[in-house]
Amino acid sequence: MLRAMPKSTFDKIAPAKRERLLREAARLFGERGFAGTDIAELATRAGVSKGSIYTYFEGKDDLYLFVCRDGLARSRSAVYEGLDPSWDVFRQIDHIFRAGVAFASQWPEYIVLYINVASPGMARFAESLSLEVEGRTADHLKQIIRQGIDEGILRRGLDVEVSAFTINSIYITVLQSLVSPHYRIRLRQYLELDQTLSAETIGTHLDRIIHCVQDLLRPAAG
Amino acid sequence: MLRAMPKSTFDKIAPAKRERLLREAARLFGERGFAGTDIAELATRAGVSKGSIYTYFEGKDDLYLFVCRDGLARSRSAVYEGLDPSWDVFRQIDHIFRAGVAFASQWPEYIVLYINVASPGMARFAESLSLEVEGRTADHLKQIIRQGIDEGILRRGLDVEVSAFTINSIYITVLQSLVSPHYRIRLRQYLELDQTLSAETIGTHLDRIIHCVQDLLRPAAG
Amino acid sequence: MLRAMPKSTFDKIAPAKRERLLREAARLFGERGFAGTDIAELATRAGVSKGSIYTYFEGKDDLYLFVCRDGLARSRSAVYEGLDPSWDVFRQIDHIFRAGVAFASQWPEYIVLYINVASPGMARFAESLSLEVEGRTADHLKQIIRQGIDEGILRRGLDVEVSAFTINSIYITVLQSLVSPHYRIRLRQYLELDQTLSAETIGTHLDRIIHCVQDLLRPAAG
Amino acid sequence: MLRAMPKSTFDKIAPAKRERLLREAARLFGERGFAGTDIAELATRAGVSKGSIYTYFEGKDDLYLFVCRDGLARSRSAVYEGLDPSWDVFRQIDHIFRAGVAFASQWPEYIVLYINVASPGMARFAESLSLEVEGRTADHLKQIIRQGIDEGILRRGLDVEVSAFTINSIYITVLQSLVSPHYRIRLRQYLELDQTLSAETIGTHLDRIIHCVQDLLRPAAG
DNA sequence: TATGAATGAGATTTCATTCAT
DNA sequence: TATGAATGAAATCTCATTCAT
Repeated sequence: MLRAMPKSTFDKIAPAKRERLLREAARLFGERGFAGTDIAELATRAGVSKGSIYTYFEGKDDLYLFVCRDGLARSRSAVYEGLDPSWDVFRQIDHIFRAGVAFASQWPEYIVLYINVASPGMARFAESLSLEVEGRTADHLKQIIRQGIDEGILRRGLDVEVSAFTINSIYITVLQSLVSPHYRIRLRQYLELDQTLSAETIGTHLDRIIHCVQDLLRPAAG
Repeated sequence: MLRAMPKSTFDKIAPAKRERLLREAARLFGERGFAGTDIAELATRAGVSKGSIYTYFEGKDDLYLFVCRDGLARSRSAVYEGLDPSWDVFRQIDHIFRAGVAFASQWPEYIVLYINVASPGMARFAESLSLEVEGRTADHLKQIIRQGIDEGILRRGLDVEVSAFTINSIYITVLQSLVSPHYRIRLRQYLELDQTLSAETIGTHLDRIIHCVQDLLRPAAG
Repeated sequence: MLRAMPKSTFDKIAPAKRERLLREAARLFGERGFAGTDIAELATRAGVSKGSIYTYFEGKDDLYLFVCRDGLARSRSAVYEGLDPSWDVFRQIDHIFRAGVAFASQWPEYIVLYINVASPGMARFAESLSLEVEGRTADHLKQIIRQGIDEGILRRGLDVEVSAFTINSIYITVLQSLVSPHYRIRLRQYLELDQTLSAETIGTHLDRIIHCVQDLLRPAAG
Repeated sequence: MLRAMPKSTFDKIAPAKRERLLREAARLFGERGFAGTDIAELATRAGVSKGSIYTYFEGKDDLYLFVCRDGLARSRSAVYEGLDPSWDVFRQIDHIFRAGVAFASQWPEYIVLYINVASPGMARFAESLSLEVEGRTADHLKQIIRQGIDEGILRRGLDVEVSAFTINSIYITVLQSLVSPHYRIRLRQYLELDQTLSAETIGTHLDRIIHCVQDLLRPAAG
C-alpha cells in the first residue's frame, strides 16, 4: 500500500541524517531508476543500516514516493519562492525558466526523478504524484497568461490552456536536457552545439529559448 | 557489449515469428521498463523458447537496443513516409503532428520506448540511440523552417534552431500524453478535461495545439 | 541458555501488567507458533516496550518456556483444584474431562501451547517441559485406576499403565479438537457433525465420549 | 495461492532426484517445522539448487503442502495396502496399529508432518489437508466396528462414532510417541519405561496397547 | 527501570543466462 | 537450430536483540 508518508520515526531523526538519506536516495533513484536501485547500497551510501530504512519507511515503494514528493516540493519552492506575483507575464516566465535551470543544475537528481515518474512501470505512482505536481503549475501559468491578455500585453485570442501546456512542455524539455543523457544529446543536435555544455553556453541558449517562448505569446511578431 | 544488431539467425526466421517477437518485446519493455521485463515471460508471450531468444540476440541489452531501434524506425517512417516535401511548413507540421498522434494511438508501445530511453538507468543506451533518432528530425524541422522564412511565409528573424527544438518538444510531449499515465494526467490538467480522453476529444484538442504551434512561427499574430 | 525462570524484575511489576503480558504472549505463541511470533508485536499488544521484555526475560526462548510453564500450571489447577480425591474413579474422570473442556473453551491459547510443545522444532523445550507436565497427570490417573480396581468397581486384570495412557490420549485429543483447526475437522468427521461446534453440541458429545472412556474400565460391558 | 500440486516440471525429473528431494523436505520440515526450514539448506541437502526448487514448486507453501500430501498418502498406503477386508475387526485393528508403528519407525518424518499440520500457524493448510487425511480412516474404522457389531463379536450398544474417534486418538498418540520428543517422554512416564525405547520394547508394549483397544470393543470384559 | 531506534544476519524469491539434449 | 531445466547471484524485507538515553 502506498502510504506516501514516512513512519513517524523518520521525523524524529537528526536533520543532517535525514537530509543525507534523502539526497542519496534521490541520487540513486535518479541514476539507476526505481528497479535498479539497491536498498542495501543506498543504506551504505547514506551511512545507515538497511534495517533503519525499514524503520523509516514501509518499503521501497513508500521510500520512493516520499523522495519524489520531497523532490517535487523542493523544485516547486526553488522556482516559486523567488517569484513576485506583481511582475508581468514576461518577467515571471523569464524567472521560472532561469530558476528552473538553476535548480536543475544544482540538484539534477530531482529533475531526473520527474522523468522517472513518467516512465513505464511507474504507473502505480503516477496518479498519486502527478496530480499534486502539475496542478499548481498549470493553474499559475494559465492565470498569468489570462492576466497578460487582460492587461493587453499578450495577444488577444490566445488559447490560454494550450499556451500554458506548450510553455510547460518546453520548460520540462529544457530541464530534462540538463540531466538526461538522451535529452542532452537531443538538445545538442537541435542547437548544433559541441560536446560540452558549460554553464555559460547554457546561459546564452537559455536566453534564446526564453525569448522564443515569450514570442509565442506576444501580440505582434518581432 | 552492445552489438545493436541481432545475430544473423534472427534475419532468417519466418517473418511472422519475427514480427510477433518484436511486437511483444516492445509491448513488454514498454509496460514494465527494461529492468522490469522478464525474458521468460516475453518468450512465452511471443511463442518462442527462452533459449531461442539467446540464439537471436546476445542478451537482454542487445534485444532491447534492437527493439528500440526498430520502434524508432517505425515511428519515423509512419510520420515521414506520407509527407510530401513540396508541402509548405504549415502543412508539413500539421501532417507530422497528426501522423504522430495516429501512430501513437495505434502503436503506443513504441512511444513508450522513447520515454524509456530518456529514463535514468538507460544511460548506456542513450548515446547509441539518441543520435540516430533525433538527428534526422532535427534536420528536417530546421530545414522546413528555413525554407518557410525564405518563402516569406514565416516570421523574419525567427530563431531557427530554437524554434525547431520548441516544436519538437511540444510534439514529444503531446505523444507522451497519449501513452504515459503521468503525461496523460498532466494533459488533462492543462486542458481541463475530464477523466476520459476519447479519440474525438484528442482530435479537437490536437487542432488547438497544432494551431498554437503554427502561430509560434507565423509572421503576424492571429 | 534455557533459564526457565524470568529475571527477578518480572516478579516485581504490577500484577495486571504481568497478567496482560502473559495472556498476550500465550495468545500470540498459540496463534502463530514460536517462530511465527514477533516480539515487537507482542510488546505492542501487551502495552509494554520491546526493551522491557528483555529486562524481564533473557530472550524469546526464555519467555516462551515461562509462558508454557505458566499455561500448563493454569490448566493443571483448573482441572485438579475442583477435584475431590474422595470421589470414585468414574466421577473423577468425569470431572477431569468436563473441567478440561471448560478450561479449553475459556483459555484455548493454553491448550494450543500444549500442541506447540509437541511440535517439531520444539525439541529443545520438550525435555524441560514434558516431564513436569505429564508426570503428575500420569501418576494421578494410574492411582485412581488402581484404587478402582482395589475397590472392585473396575475390571480386574486391567492394564493400569496402558489404560491411563489411553484415557489421557483421548483427553488430549478431545481438548485439541476444541482449539486446533485440524483436530476440529477430524472431530467433525468422526462424529459426523456439521460445520458449527456450539457449546451445547460439545456438551452432548462430551457425554458420549466420557461414557465411552468409562466403559473402557468397567468390569462388565453395558 | 495454495496449488497443492507441483509444477509439471517436477513430474519429469529423474525419480531418484524426486524421491531425494521429497525425503529431505519431509525430514527438514519435520525436524524444524515449516517456519524453521530454510529452503537454501533443503536445496543443498537434496543436491539441487535453490532455483530448481522454484521451478518445481510455486513457493515454500506449495512445496510444504505437496510434501504433506505425499507423506499422508504414503502412510495411508503403508497401513491399508496390506489390510485384508475379510479379516475381522480385531485382526484389522491389530494390523492397523502394527503397520502404523512399522511405518512410523521407518519413516518418522512423515508422522512428524502430521503433528505439524495440527500445529498453530498451520491453519491455512489445515482445511485443505485434514479433510482428505481423516475422512477415509474415519469411515473405515466406523465400518469395521459396525460390521463387528452385526457379526455379534463386538459389544451391542457400542457408540460407533465415538469408539472410532477413541481408537484413532489412541493410534495417533501412539505414533506420535515414536517420533516426537514430547510424546516420547509422555509415553515413558505412562508406561514407566527407562530412557531407551528399543524396537523390542515397543513390540511388547504395543501388544498391551492393542489389547487395551480391543478390550474397549469386546462384549464381555476380560 | 523503561524505552524504542538501530542493527545486520538471514530468509524467501526472482531471473538472466547457460547448456545438454 | 530449438528447447527449457538448471543455476546462483542478487534483491527485498524481517526480526531478535542491543544500547544510549
